[in-house]
Amino acid sequence: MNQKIFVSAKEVADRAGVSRSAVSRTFTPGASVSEETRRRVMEAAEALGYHVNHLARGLMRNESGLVCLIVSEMDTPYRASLIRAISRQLQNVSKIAMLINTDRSDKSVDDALRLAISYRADASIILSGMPDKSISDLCVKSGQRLVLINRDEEREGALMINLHDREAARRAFIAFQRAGCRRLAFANSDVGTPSLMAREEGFVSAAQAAGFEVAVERFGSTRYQSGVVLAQRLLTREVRPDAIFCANDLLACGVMDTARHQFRLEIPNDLCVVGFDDIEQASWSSYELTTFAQPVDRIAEEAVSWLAKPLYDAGLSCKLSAELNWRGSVRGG
Amino acid sequence: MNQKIFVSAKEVADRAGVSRSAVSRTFTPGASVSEETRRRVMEAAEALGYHVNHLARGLMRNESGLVCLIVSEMDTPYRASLIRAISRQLQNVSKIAMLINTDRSDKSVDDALRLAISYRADASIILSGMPDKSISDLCVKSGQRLVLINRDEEREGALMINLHDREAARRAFIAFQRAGCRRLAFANSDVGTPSLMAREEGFVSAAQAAGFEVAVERFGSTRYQSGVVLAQRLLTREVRPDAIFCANDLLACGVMDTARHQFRLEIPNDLCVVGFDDIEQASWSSYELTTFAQPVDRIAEEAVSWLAKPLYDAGLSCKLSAELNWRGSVRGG
DNA sequence: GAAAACATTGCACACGCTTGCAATGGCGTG
DNA sequence: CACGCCATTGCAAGCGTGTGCAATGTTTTC
Repeated sequence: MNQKIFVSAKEVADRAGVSRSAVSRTFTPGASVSEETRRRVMEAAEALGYHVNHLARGLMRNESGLVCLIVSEMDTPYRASLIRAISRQLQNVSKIAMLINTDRSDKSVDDALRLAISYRADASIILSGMPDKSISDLCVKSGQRLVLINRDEEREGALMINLHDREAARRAFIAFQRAGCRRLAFANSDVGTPSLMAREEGFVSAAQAAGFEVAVERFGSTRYQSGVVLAQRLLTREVRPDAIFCANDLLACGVMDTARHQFRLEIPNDLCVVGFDDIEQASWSSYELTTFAQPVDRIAEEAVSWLAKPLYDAGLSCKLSAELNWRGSVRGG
Repeated sequence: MNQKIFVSAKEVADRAGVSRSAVSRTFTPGASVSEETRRRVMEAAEALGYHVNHLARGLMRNESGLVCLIVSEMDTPYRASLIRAISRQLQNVSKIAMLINTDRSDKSVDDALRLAISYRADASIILSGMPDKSISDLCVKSGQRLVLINRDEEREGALMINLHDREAARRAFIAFQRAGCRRLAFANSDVGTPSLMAREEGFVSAAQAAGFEVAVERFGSTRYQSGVVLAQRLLTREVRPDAIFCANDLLACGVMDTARHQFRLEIPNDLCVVGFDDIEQASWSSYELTTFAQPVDRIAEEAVSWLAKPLYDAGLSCKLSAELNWRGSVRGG
């Protein structure tokens, strides 16, 4: 398309009066170059504005330095902070994040993965959706790393990072119990992601084990507006809940706002709420939401450090726990 | 590092019984291939899991398809939604976003731009900070496109997308005036980004032109916590403001929460608030924030479509206006 | 002082792709 | 049948690197 004219190693070599190899070696850590040549090369490079062509280098080294981040709804607070954490970690190890937007369809995840292959990405990190087995197998077979975050379903050779969702959900129940809540509810989206379902099941089963019923409602996406609808449904039930565990914080915000402004309930007096993710808004004084913190930095660290390690025989599974952040949305913290 | 073994065009060619060129042409739109060969090539490619190597293609075509997004604090709602909009638009034209995190330092922006050059990115889009002139000149001279969003300072050959900040600020003043507010204030961060300063100056000068003084306070970043501090400072002044225009929505959220919960003020009765950006939280019922909407989709469209156009002689300047979204935080909408 | 070890350097090939060029063969026209 | 046109195809050069190998010059060792 538009002519690009970048300066190449040859030009630098000519100007510095050395061979092209010398230039290449100057920019290759650990290669053998005399102090004198290096100086002259650097000088010429500086003057000409030379930068090693990472495309060509990637071609030779068979290592592009690119890592593909596959994610939907990336403007959501939790996703955004995870993306940030990961891309930072990647930069620390001199890799760089390629961002691919998907919609919820698994087809679009497949396409994203194909793109990752085309760019010979060193790895792909999947935050949303689930690729077809055939295509993810191709990735692994080709030597591309695969990381699945909160994706539960298994993929051979991939690193799976998950949280102890059920365990957290059980603790949510305990929190409600200590607060003296008796009419429990769970607010979920209806997208049915494994981790969301695990939270639901964990909560319900913990409650049932203690002899409590749970009013479960599922609707829409995991965004604020769905929380509004969920609150309307739950709070107009014959037995009005006095405790709602929300599948994530955005839902919780919608639930809290609706409970307060539409149903005139006081939190935590009339209603206790617990969320999941610990997005920034959870700490805002309008919410003071008690919630489980996703260890985003830890997740990012775990993912990126695995990329540097030599590949073990098979895929790894990494289970992290979510810490409960006590705030004002539950009585008696 | 780890051996990657991707299948190459040669292997596909061998299997299909054609030349390497035929394979290449099959995957090059508009190239001359017979229906029969194309079929055979596609069949072989499918069977082997072949994907064109974009690194090599980029090397030949001198067009990588990569576009570098340079941004700090990308977990912030406005930034996140802008990144999403841009990366989507890019995908529409078969380009792909590389994400680079910077801190506030201009040095880190320089490094990011160097990286963009190394990867022979087709373009760089800068959302935060400002690169050194020498390095941005190198980009332009090398034929790499440069887009500056809300960056005011000029760079030759770059596309600059800005909002009519002063104009918007003037309208904020008018809104307050119509609401009968008399003690005006402006809450700003102290990072001093041109667009933020333009909002401040526009507001102050519009007010002064009508005979009003404005209490200006600057502190910290553009995040919620700074809004908290700003509210504390402004609302403890001898003349307590009855209207605060905030440089962005996050500040506004902090201001509103603090006004309500710490100072027991009612919004909009005791205090009117206007923000900027129209992040999702602005529409949440805890805030109902009247705010200027950044036309993120429009910005993304403008930026990406410019990348497709042939390069005109010089840099372009694109000024968009921010629409005022009336909600409940100002009396008498 | 001779031999051996070592550091440095250039050559040339490889990486996987695109594309200009020429060769091939099929086809319609006169 | 001769001719020219056209679609298709393969050859080979080139994109900007990294790196093994051999050659060169320098230092160390005995």
